[in-house]
Amino acid sequence: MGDTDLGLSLSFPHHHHHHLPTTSAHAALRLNLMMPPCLHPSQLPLAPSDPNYKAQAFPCGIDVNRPPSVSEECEDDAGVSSPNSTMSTISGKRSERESNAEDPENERASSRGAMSDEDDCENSRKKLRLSKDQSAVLEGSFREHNTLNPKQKLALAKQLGLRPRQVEVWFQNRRARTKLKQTEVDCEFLKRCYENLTEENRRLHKEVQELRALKLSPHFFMRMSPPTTLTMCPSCQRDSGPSPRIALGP
DNA sequence: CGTCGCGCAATGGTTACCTCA
DNA sequence: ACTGAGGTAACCATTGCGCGA
Repeated sequence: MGDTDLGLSLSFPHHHHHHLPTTSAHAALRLNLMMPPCLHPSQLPLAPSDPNYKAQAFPCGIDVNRPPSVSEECEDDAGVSSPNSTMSTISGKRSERESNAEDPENERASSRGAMSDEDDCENSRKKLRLSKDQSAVLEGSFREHNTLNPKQKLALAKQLGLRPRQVEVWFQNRRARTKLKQTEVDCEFLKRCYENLTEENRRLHKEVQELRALKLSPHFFMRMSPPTTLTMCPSCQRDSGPSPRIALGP
């Protein structure tokens, strides 16, 4: 069950780190593990652990210029407790609708007021836009820990006037966004790696050609100075030891 | 004033783990 | 000790609403 992600996380193996305390440190660790030794930090994209990361990742934030509300108040979240669960045994899983009636901020004189609540409940899900404040609080909480235990969920829900399920969904979606962003970062990183390697490959080929040409010259071996370029790894600047053999001759 | 595209809240399905009979 | 059922909590892909362009 180890959530080690030792490989490049691009692959995003579908290991579910269940019941693991996932933290932002976890994300940072993940990024660190990915980094090959020879890349300069300045080349690296912004890490999720970077304070600026989120701002960068979600520049627009959640745009709510008006207080959201939800007019539907069908069945209450009888369960506060189990968002996801149980429904597998009950028909239609969680068909419960999240009503925000208890949230004063969410009592918008609904623009969609034309429809009756009954209609709402029956066949359409209503969507609310979280207010800026709500988003900010959730964001702050997410920054501290990107998963919630039931207690925290309840507390946050109460604080924000949302349903626990809504808080949970927000965190789920937020994690998905983070992951997507991380994938983009990983892609960018790999792209750069590829470019660097391509460039290095090109350079080495050129060098091989030059050496071949030199070899053909009569006094090559006598005049040859130490082939520093062959003993140093160009990218990481360390001795490459017995370098991979480059066949100079036929 | 439509409509189109995008962001994101919400849904449904799946899986892993835990508890208990 | 083993096993199967039920519950819980995480993940994912997808849906569809809200809203700005």
